[in-house]
Order: sequence, then C-alpha cells, then structure tokens
Amino acid sequence: MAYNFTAIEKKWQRYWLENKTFAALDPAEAGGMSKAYVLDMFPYPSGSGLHVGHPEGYTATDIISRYLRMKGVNVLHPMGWDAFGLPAEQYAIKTNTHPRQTTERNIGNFRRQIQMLGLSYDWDREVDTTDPDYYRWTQWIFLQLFNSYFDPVDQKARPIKHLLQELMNENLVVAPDGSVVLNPTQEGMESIAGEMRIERLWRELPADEQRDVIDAQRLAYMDEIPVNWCPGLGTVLSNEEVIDGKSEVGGFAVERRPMRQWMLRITAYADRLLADLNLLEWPESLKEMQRNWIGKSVGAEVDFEMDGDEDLAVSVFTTRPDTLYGATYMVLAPEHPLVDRITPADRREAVESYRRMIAARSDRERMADGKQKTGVFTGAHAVNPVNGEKIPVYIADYVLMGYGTGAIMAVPAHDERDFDFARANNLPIRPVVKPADGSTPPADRAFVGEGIAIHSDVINGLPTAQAKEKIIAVLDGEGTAHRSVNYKLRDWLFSRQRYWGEPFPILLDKEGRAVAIDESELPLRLPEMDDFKPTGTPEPPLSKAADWLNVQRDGQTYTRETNTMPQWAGSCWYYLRYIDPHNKDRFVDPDKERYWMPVDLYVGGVEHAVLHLLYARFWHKVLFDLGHVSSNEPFARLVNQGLILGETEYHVFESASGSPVSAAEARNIGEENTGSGIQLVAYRKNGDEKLIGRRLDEAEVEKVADGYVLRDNPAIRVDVRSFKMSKSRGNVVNPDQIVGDYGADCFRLYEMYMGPLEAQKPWNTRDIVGMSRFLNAAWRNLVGDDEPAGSAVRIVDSAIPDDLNRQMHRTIRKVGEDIAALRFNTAIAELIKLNNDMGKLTAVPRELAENFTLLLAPFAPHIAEELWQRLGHHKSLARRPWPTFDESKLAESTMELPVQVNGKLRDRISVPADADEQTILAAAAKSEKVQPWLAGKTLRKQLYVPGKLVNFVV
RNA sequence: GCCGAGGUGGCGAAAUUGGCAGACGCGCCGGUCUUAGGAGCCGGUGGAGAAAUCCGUAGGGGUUCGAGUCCCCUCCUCGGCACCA
Repeated sequence: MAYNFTAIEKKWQRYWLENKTFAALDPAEAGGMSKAYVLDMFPYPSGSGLHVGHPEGYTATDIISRYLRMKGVNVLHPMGWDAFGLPAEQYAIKTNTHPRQTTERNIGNFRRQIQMLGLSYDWDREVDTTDPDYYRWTQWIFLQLFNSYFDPVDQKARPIKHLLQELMNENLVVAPDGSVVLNPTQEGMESIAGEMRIERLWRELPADEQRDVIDAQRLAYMDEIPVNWCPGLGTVLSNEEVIDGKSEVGGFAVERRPMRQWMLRITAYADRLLADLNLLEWPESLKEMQRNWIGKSVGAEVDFEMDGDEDLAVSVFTTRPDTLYGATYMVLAPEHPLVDRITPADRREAVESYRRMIAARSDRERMADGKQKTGVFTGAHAVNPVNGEKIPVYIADYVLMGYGTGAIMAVPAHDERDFDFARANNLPIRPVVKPADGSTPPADRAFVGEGIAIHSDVINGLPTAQAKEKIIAVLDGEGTAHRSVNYKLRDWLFSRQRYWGEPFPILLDKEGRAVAIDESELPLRLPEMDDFKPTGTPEPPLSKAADWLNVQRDGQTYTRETNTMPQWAGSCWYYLRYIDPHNKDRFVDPDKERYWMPVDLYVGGVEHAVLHLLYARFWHKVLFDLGHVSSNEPFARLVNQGLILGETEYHVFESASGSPVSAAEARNIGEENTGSGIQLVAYRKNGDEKLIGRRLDEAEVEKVADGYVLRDNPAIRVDVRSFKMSKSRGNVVNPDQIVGDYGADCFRLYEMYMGPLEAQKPWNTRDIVGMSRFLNAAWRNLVGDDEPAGSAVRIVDSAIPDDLNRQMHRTIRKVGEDIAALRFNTAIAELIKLNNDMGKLTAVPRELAENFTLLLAPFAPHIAEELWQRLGHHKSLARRPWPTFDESKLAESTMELPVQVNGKLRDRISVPADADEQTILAAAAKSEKVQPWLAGKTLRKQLYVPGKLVNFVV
C-alpha cells in the first residue's frame, strides 16, 4: 500500500510553521555557531502562479539549508516578494482592479504554493517590496544616492556635504561646462594658471548656478536625454529592459525621445563593477555577460581641427591610435551637434535629407541592413594632427552618438566597418600596420589584428602596443590627444511613468529643481487612486492625484515628483532587509549585517545577469562607500539553475500543399505566432517556400542511426526539440498538479534528479514515477506494508551486515560530498542504491534505518520526519546531527581488479586488499582468461596501478 | 561574425588525478503474485553475433601501456553579444 503523502506532508508543514523550526538565530543568540546565508532570487508574484522552474532553485537551496542546519550551522534562508512592477499593473488595468488587490492575491497564492513544497524558509522574515514599511527604506537608500557624489580621486561615493566643503575651501573649482575639477592652482600649476584660468571659484557663482553644479554631481540626478519611450506600456524603459528594439515586457515598440528623467550614476562605478567581478565565485559565463555589458575599452581621444575654422576641433575616440596615419576620412554620428556648424551651405540639402532618411528608420531596419553602410559627405574637411593631412568629414549612421565622442577617425585598412564604408564610397584605403609574421593580409578585407606600424613616421617599426603608447605621448605633448577610457554601460534610467512603484521622496520647486523630503517623512506612501491608468502621454498617473501632488513648505509651493521607481529598485537591497526585517530605526542593524553578509550562496536564473545583479552590486557598493554596510560585494557565490524546458516534441515539416518535407531540407527553423498559437516554422533550403511544423505523437516517429524519421516514411527526417515553457505554447507544467498526484517530496526528488542543477533539461512527467517508487519502497522497507498507525514494524535492534554497513558509510560520505558540491542527482542515486539494498533484508537494523532517514531528510523532508517519528523520536530531525562516516568501515578485505592485456580488458581477479604487487601480478598472469592472450607473446612490461588495475603489455 | 557552454544507450543522465564506459532512474523484454493491473516483487536490457569475440562516448588525426577525460583539426546544438570605433 502506498504511503499517504498528502496527510504526512500537511502534518509536517503545519508542525514546522507552528514550531518555527527554521528560524535563524540572531548573532547574539548564535554563540559559536558558524553562519550560512543561503538565498533564492525572490520571485515576482505573477498571476499565473508558480512555474516548475521556480522550485528547481528553491529545492536546491532548501537541501543545502537543511543539510547545513543538521551540521550545526546557523542558517539564514528567507523568502519574499518582488511585487512592484509592470505585469501586475497591466493585469490590474485589464481587469480594473487595484494593483494592491491583485498583488496581495498573487502573493497569497505564491506563498501557498511555496509552502506546499515544504521549503524550510524562516517565514518571520518574509519581505514584500510593496509594503510601505519596506519601501520606506528603498526611498531612504534613494536619498542616500541623491545626497552623494562620486569622488573620482578616491573612486568612491561621498556625502554631497563633502563636495560642498571642497568647493568652498577651493580645493575644487567649477569648469566652464559646469563640471567640478581640481583647482589647478592647487596642483603646482601657478605659472600657467594665470592665463589658463577659465575655471571659476564656488563663491563667484550665483546661487542658482551653485545648485545646478551640485545637482549635476549627485549619484541620483535629473537629466534631459533621449530615452526609450514605450507607448504600449506608457513608460520609459532602461537599456537593459529593451531587447532587439522592443520592450522585454510585452514586446511593444520602443522609440527614442528626449525626456527629463531621473538617472543613477552607475557609470561612475563601471571600473569597480568590472574589477570586482574577479573576487566573485560566479559562473564564468555570467561574469562575461557583465563584462560585455560594462564594455570597457581603453584608447585615446584625439582632436582633429576643422579645416578653415581654427577655433573648432572635433574630438574622436579610438582604441587604435597607432593607426592614425591610416585615417583617410572622418565620420560623425548624424545627430552630432557640430554637424550644422561644419556643413557649408551647398551641402545642407544633402545632409538634411540623409538625416531625415535615418530618423525614419527603426533600429530594427538599421540592424537588418548589416554591412550595407550609408552616409553622406558634409563638405567639410578635418586636419589629421599627425601629418596635417586634410581628410573629408562624413556623417553615417554606423557611428553612434551614444558611444565615445560620437565621432570617429576612419581607418579602412584596419577596421571592418570603415573598410565597408570606404569601398561603398570610393575612399582611399591606406595600410599602416603589417602582420608581425611577415605574411600579406588579404586585400578584400581589413586587417584588424595587431602587428608592426608602417608608413607612420614617428612610430614606424613599433609593435602595436608600443606604437599606441608613443603616439599618445607625442600628441599629448602637443595638446591634441589624451588617453581615454570608454564604457558601453550607460547611466541607469530610474524613472517610470507608472503607478505601481515606489514614489520618489522628492519635491520639485517652481524651477523644477529637486529637493529631498526629510527622512522623518518616510515612507512617502503611494496615494490611493481609483484611476491609476497611464495617461497615454509621458505625464505619469500620479499627476492625477490632486490632493497628494501639491505641498507647502516654508511658505513655498512644491509639487511632488510624479514618476515612480522601476521594478528593480526593491530587489537591489532585499537581501539586506531579510537580515533584520522588523527594524523600525534602520534599514538593517550594523551588527547583524556584519554577521550575515555576504550572502554565501545565491541561486537564481541567468536572466537577471545584467539587470538585478548589476544594479544590486551598484547599490551595495554605494552603501559600502557611505559606511552603511561592511561588505564590498553582496553575493560571494552565485549559481544559475538551468532552465526546465517543456516535454520533448516531435514535428514534421509540411509544405503549403500538406506534403511532408524532411527536416534535413529545412533552414532557419524558428517559432512564429501565427494567431492560432505558436508554431514551428522553417524555409526550404534553396528556396523561399515556407514550411509549417506539425506536432507528431511519439508513436509516429522512429529512431535511426543519427536522428528520428517518420515511422511510415523513413525518408522524412523529424525535428526533435524541447521548447521553453510558455502559456502560448501550452506546454507549462503546473506544480499544483504534480504535488497533488505524487506529493511534494516526490516532486522535489524528481526536480533534483533530472540532471545537474546548472544544466538546461527537458521536463518529462513519465519519469516522475521512478522517484515515487523510491519513496514507497523506502516506506515499505522501514514501516512495512500494512502497518498499524504510527509504527515501524520492520525495524530490529541488531547489527548491520558487513557489506551493507560498508555501503551505508559510503552513502554517508557520498551524499555529504555531493550536497556540498550541489550534485543532488548523484546523491539521490546513492540513496536509491542503499534503499534497494535495504529492501533485500527481511528486517532493517535500527542504526541503518535512522542514518538512511537522516540522509534522506534534506531531499524529502516530510516522509523523513514521519519515518523519524515512527522510529521513536519525539522532535523534528531538522537539527539532528548529520550522520558521520567511518573511514575504516569503508575498506574492503578483498578487492576486485581488472586485468588488461595491451589496454584491453580480459578478466577481473579478486585479491586480498593488502596483497603486494608481486602477488597481484602473479595472480593476474595465472588467470585463465588472460593466459591465451599472453601465450606465445613476449611480455614487454607489466603495470600495476595500486588499487586500480593490472595491465600486461606484450 | 565574436564570446561562452556542450555533444555519452530508445530517453534523463553517471564516470576523483588519464585506469573496469553507461552508476541511478525512465522505458522496454521475460517471469511471478493477482478476479484484474497503469500496483508490487524477481531477473534481463549499449550494438552485432549461436558463441568465441568484435565494435562502441559527434567526426578525423595525435600523445600514452591505457583516452569519454589530454593535444590539433572539422561538424553540430544551446546561451549571450552583435555596427561599441
């Protein structure tokens, strides 16, 4: 009879909640216990509920947490809700319910689903980013950003007060562009300072300008810049939220338009965010994604004077200053501000029409064009500072305004893009670098590698690295170039024109300048509104909250900032709040923070690589600089769980007429939403004919040598693959269903047994039964078939047979090692093996039964607790000592050794474990199966690898 | 195109330092109990072969007594980036 998992699981889930079994101890109570902070990426509680992908990571961290508790470690293992955000609000609008209601309902459903899996969270530490007691501190951290600036000398954030002081005591001065620079007179530059002095002292500035200067230095600042405006969502989006020119949420079109927005100065931290990746135990691929996103490139900015306008120079950014002599033209981004100034009257028409053409094209169309490079001559010429040569200036959309200086020197001989453009416009191509190995580079494309400088005057003969150094030094001396570093990373666009987010703790005066509200006024609550819909314009919904909007302070009228923070704000620091979730005075108590941080293990999906994980690291570093946290990085070790795909599907391609086409004949296989759901589509090789995939039943296909074919038409190859689970594809597996049918313990085991945690793997419901059989067999082994309630009839107080004792110790070792290394699949395999062996006994010795139960507990906690109780214990096993293994019990008295002849296996011999090499070789040579292979041959060598094998070479 | 990860039975996967390829689970085959089996139990299961034996870790080459594992080349799959100067 199968064990009653439903009753058992309910019973123990209630027990754990009522007894607060998994409460983490505060440092004061923990004594000498070591700590472990084991964290899951908290979910966005969507309306569709938990997905089978969520419990994969949650179960992994749960196993670790339960294991560590049994090892006597103080474990912090919390869960919460990232509950602000677009989907809840979109849903609220669609159904005309307040997002607060839908969010509460979704959280309730998520909590129920997560608790039904028996995960050992400390529920007293649950956080919800939409709770005013939580977002009060999100707003507080925003004020920290607002009241700080980045000190470029020390490379760290400091309070804005410090900046003010430095300006007032004239260590810093204000440059013409409003930026803050070191006072040259403080730098031993008095001699030239007199004539160069264009910077101004703080006290010389009018009050308004003083405020502008300070505001421009803040880590949270307002700026009017071109942003990603998404009319479909009625909000702007950050670069990270735009994928292929469309919104990541909903897939709506995004357009560039200038808007005044809150920005966070993450670029100031680019270097530290990049360098500190080396301190982290994270997957290499994920670190690489962050490196790519930060996109550091080291080079030089070089000034090119404009021919005929001595006052005007255009600065270009290049990573290859060693190729300056090969620059045969210059290109500005079409929207570059100097274009109007340099374009002579007779070229205006051509330039303007090109710009109009570019503006009408979407990013998509631009990208689709690939190597087709367009552009027009401006009519102006620039002077190359290395040789005085006059080169034509073009505008072309392959140069981006947003990167570097928005202008390049074009070296077609050594840059692919410049090469393509030069070819298309008949511009000269002049090689100035030759390969170091003396080979001749192909003439039909650019040679982009490093080499030796040629035709380059002062740097002739130098290898690339040295040539770069020297040319920068020479030009720097002439004042026409300087070393420069550029990043792809942009400042973080931090405003959203939506209702369901944290309000900014900011007031705007009549001139639109920002004033922070006092910390004592936090939290600044979202106003209750019946109409929270987007306005259809960039004006945020909060502007409709008339009572809330206007504020009187000191006789002045202010309006509140009506933008809200983006979804990522709350998740930037939630791991800190878990440490001290009910603190009314601080966002986290410093002693507790020091005890628990950094997070020892963080598990979540790779989709957060450049959003959450980069933003959170940035906030953490700011908090660190300001002395609010003790750690430089928040997440010491991070693991990405692999995606769980839907069940494997078989498709045959069919032409429009319905006749089958072999998958071998298909190209560009992809998915398309055809209105009747998502379909697999492809095109016929050597043609444009569109093919549609038709889903097949497993029985209709057959495996052949190197693939699958139609059973009744083996000439037709079949497409076999697993798809990402999605509602529109209809292949989503619901955890409620699985837990109902098989129980939570079985579900947990199956998810962990599918394969390595990090691997992407297809779901296969049919396989679950294996884990169900395992649990039922374990139950039968210990409890028996028709047990009286509460008993464990198959337990005896006798010694464990030798071979089983050895197996038990082996299992204790293997399971412990595997859990520590997150190899849950092989740990479970070992438990199954031990259980299979126990099944051969007529009764199970108590020690074996108890150890097995404890080893099983992290994986299948409900059945383990029940078995533990039936074994006569009255308290939960959650903090029982983890079994220990005895090295001496692992040793066998005899060992079986393979015997090879010329590396091929011929026999296995059994010898005493302590036999010496001579004895073993002699025994091996005598083996009947080995003899024929040695007969008549000369024995050239005999090898004995201790404990491993014997090999004869003949 | 560039970067990263990977390719092992019908399927999911194992395999410390190079040392018995396929642990464990699914499926499948045979047996058993049963009024019944989509339950349980026992046995088998990489391919070919009656067997001896041979062949087998994407393909090709190499190093080695010995290669899934190390080196070189090629192919394929997945993920990321993609005019970033």
